[in-house]
Amino acid sequence: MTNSLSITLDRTSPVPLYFQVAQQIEAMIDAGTLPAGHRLDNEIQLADQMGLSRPTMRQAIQHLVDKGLLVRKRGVGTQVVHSMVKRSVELSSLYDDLALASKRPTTTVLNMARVPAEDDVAVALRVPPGTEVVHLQRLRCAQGEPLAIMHNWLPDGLTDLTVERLEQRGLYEMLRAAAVHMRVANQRIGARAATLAEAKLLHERRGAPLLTMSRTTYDDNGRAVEYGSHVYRATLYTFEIALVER
Amino acid sequence: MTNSLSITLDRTSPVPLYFQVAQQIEAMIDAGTLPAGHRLDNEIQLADQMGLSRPTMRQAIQHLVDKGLLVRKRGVGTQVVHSMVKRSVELSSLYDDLALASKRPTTTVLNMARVPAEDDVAVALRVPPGTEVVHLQRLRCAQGEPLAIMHNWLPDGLTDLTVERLEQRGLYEMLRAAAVHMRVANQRIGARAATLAEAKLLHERRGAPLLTMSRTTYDDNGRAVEYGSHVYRATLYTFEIALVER
DNA sequence: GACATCAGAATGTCCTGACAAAGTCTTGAC
DNA sequence: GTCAAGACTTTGTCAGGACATTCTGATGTC
Repeated sequence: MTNSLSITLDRTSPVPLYFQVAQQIEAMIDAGTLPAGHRLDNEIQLADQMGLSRPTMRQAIQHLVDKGLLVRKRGVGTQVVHSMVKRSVELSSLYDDLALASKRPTTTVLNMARVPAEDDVAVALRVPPGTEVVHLQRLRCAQGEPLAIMHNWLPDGLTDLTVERLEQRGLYEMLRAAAVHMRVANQRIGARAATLAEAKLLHERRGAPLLTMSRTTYDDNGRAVEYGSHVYRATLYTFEIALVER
Repeated sequence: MTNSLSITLDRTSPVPLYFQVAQQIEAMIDAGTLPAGHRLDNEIQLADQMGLSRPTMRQAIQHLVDKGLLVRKRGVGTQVVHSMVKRSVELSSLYDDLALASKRPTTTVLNMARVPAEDDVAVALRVPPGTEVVHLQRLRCAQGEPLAIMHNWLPDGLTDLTVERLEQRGLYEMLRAAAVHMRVANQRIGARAATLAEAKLLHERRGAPLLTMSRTTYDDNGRAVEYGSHVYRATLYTFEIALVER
């Protein structure tokens, strides 16, 4: 039961020790080496086994608790969560998600232009109405089938967008490459019926149910760096969210 | 700029010190005493001001960073997040959410029975197919308008459900009162068209877009304690989610 | 046999101390 | 005037220790 974890630490690495530990434990959970319900040794023993202090070991465990992979109970111990919880929705883009799931995502840029901000966009980006912003409209496909229509608005001058790179990399990767540090986002998920134009693009019938998601993303200065308003084919896409009570 | 926070600590209280600090800072942010963008003193000064150690002060700040209220940058400092981010989706029920928003929620129990678990329910609750489980069907209204049809399945013997209390309190409050410690949940949000029966109950037309949410909730032993499959009127309900990059 | 009490085990909280890394700003050289 | 190097500030990481709180299980009593 109290399996001594085989974890190797590299103290010369710039990667924090607690993170090295967390990553390797996560890998073992994914691989099934640590099955659901498995009880870990107590923090002090674990720390001793790896030659770490208890706070560092705690930090590693806490990281995985926050991720929803482990559960701690005072007086009892730490257990691997008994569920195949999907990774929680993270600050990632649809492109990243699809690429990870190896769904062969492709993107077509339908529109890219500088436009004056409409009221809703201006509110979301916290700029005066009418300010010039960059507007993007893209069609995202997975495995050849159209999946989503994506509208994005960005403050002007944030980064140089090119059609080629957008189609090859996705918006979020471009922003990250431009040293934009996205920190918090506010998502709203809803549903509505497809308009005729949307239906044509998505190979659906008019009135077909679509999943809608609008999101405003802020960087670490609190500046809004992106506002997106997307629709997804409900038959092909769902959002998965893991919730952890702390 | 570097405003000395007026925070009172009660060291005799069972409430952890870091939590007392976090709560009071949060209250000041909500009240506007700490406006968006305000820079806090550095951790060491704050800790000194309150007579705390730096780790405790850090824990308080970290708590608020996780909640998306503060942002830290190494070499720079800690700032109040510059956005009116809604509180993130938490392990709460629709009833709680509505009650909080004072939307006068009402519930009608349409069905309550012990039934053998169908395959999908059995998988979600991790019981053998055919096991007796409690099934609930409820209609949730807000301000007199029908809002959602909710199907729930619970393992048998978890708690004594009564129609009256379900209609007055909501399922989650009953579970909490029965000492069920809900810890993690797995949500899936999608959309589909309303069936005829659903349309009638919800005062919508057949084929109208509905928001769907299915959720499995686990307690701190990893046992599945509830599986729910709900549909919401897309015109009346959306999910709000706040994401914080750590 | 059922229930209360107590010891043990594990995490939760809090402390002090130290060094590393990253960002900002000033200083200085060219 | 511009750019780079270095000082300074601030958070990030890590160590080791102490006591509190909570849960489990065993012990003992009625």
